[in-house]
Amino acid sequence: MTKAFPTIQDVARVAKVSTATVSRALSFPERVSKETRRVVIDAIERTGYTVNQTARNLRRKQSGAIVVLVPNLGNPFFSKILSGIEATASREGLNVLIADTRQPQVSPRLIGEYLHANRADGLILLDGALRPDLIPGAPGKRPPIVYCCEWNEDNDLPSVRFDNSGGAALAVRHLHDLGHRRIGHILGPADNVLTKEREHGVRCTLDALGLEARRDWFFEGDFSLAAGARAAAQWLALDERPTAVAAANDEMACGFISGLHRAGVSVPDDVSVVGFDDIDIADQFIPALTTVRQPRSEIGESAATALIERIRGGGADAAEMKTLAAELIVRSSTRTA
Amino acid sequence: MTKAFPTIQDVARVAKVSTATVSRALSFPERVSKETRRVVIDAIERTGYTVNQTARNLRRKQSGAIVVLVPNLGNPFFSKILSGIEATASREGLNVLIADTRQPQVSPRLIGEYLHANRADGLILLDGALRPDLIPGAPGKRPPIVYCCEWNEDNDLPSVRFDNSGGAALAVRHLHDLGHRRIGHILGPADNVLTKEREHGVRCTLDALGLEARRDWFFEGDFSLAAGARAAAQWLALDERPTAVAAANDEMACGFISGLHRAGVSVPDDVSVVGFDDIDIADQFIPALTTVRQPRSEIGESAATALIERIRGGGADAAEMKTLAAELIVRSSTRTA
DNA sequence: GAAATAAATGTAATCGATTGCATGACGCTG
DNA sequence: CAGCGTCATGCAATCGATTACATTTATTTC
Repeated sequence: MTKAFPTIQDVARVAKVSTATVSRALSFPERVSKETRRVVIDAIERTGYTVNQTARNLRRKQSGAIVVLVPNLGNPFFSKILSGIEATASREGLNVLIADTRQPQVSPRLIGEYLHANRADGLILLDGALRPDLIPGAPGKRPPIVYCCEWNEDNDLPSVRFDNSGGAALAVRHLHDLGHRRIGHILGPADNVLTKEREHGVRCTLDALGLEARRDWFFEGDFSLAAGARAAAQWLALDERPTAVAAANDEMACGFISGLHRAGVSVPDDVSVVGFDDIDIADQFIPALTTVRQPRSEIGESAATALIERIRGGGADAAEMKTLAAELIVRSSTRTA
Repeated sequence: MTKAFPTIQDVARVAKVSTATVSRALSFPERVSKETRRVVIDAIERTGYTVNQTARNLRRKQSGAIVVLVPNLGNPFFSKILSGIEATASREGLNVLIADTRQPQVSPRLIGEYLHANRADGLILLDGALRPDLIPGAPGKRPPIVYCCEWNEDNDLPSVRFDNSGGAALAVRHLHDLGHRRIGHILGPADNVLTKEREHGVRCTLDALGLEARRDWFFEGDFSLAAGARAAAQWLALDERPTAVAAANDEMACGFISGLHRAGVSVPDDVSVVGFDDIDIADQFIPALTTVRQPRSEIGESAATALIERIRGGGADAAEMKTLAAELIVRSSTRTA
């Protein structure tokens, strides 16, 4: 019944101009006369025309989309970041394609395909374990890439990140200010850059404050609630216990508090706990969690902006790094020693 | 230095065949001779060729992508669903484009553009407030659309949903089984279909059990933690209080428990609370939340599968509805009256 | 008022893959 | 061995927009 979608030819016919003029009226309005512009716009409305992005992209040798590779889409930590990326990208007229890198079918080959210039104009990596510099293909023609939150120490691709060690320092200093002298730490997954940075921040600060970094007060974890609960079990088993614990993220802090609670240990009366991230629930957890806030939506925006700059600006893949400050949010999970 | 990406022409030249043959070797391997196939594959490897999706899509009049419209990307509830959609779509070789419908720049017009057949092959709506049937354009040529989780009562587009009223019934029956006879409910946002379904399930079950549905025991909410806290304040102000409350989602349940906790009221000792959704934190909340679990990853997969069927199967936009069962997870926020 | 310059528009090639149609090679049948 | 069907392959049109270049028209300058 209804015809296929109207094309630029249809608009040209209705407006009685050439397709070139229609195209220009859309892409460079100042290049056509006022009168023509009016006629064309009118014709577009009459026909209900919308540009065929595929054709445009083919001709312009671009894709109008950026790809975001996320290590685990199911993790709420990433959704806020994604939201920031999406907001910025769509404001700039770019589509956002997402792919979960932990899906088995996402091989290096597939990532290589995403890198194909006509598939995506740029790439944001939320997964520091990914090494695009190792992907074969024409490296000279690789579209811009920006790491966001995580990064990889083995290459110098641009990245936007939080001040993780600074945030960890804030947490430790806060505990110190409250009078705590025996401070522990729950670590993230071993191979993660964030884990390293946060641990580094904790250790340096302990050192700077002249406090001991005891081996058995550094609990292994993996950013999960369950890891926090395991850390609680370990804490309970200690002879000499730290009076305060800084967790490398909020989930583990919550799991830790939960685990202690079940054993009849109260936070903050018996132990102070500070988290990291300021996830939604932190505010409503019992007790409300003192934590290090990272502006997640902002970092997404920032990464998208950096990527778009590189896309529009052309070459200049100079390594560059932007660090966003973290902020300590004091709530009820910490108190004076 | 490095040339632009190799095209099908380059492969053809290296393999000493025509581009048509290369194309066929890729799309219909059985249509070329074994020998040619070998030569072509060899040439593809030597040149490092990958197909230009843009060109392919232009010719094939498809986009190779589906669009997911999410009401609020920052909401972790959606990320698991998205994850399921993404997994299925990428298994089928489709890209996933996301857009946040609550972003101001996402107008009906933009949604119309997504509907353009060459932009996306299909659409998954996580936002029931959206009415694609109202979008002008060629309705006959509209790509397939599937609602996921939410839906709109004013049209009969296919949808995949949870059994919300059934889940609510489970919650209420559970409370009844524990001996509770005074049962309240915290509602979601007023205009939401899920709110209605869940409330409906609660009311019907109360009715079936011969319990009273008291007006002042139905607290208004909006799915947020803060709304739960507000409900707590209202609960505290009541003369006659319900001994158990079913919340329309977990966030509100947590906010409610938190709010009560601050006022010195204990869950489950003083009130039993059951949530809805089984978000990650539910398990580690204090007390661990009894809730109605919805298989979120599954529903995403299911919606993606339904959409892909419609895309591949062609027309047949027959209204169809798939309902996934919910499951009650009993933890520690409920106990005998 | 003629020449030079600028502005507006049209013509047609192009982006890279797909595919309808044509062709040639081969084998089979009567 | 003429006639026909099958299979593999090539030629060239096509998808819909963009844009270099050409052409026409309007404006400025001396």
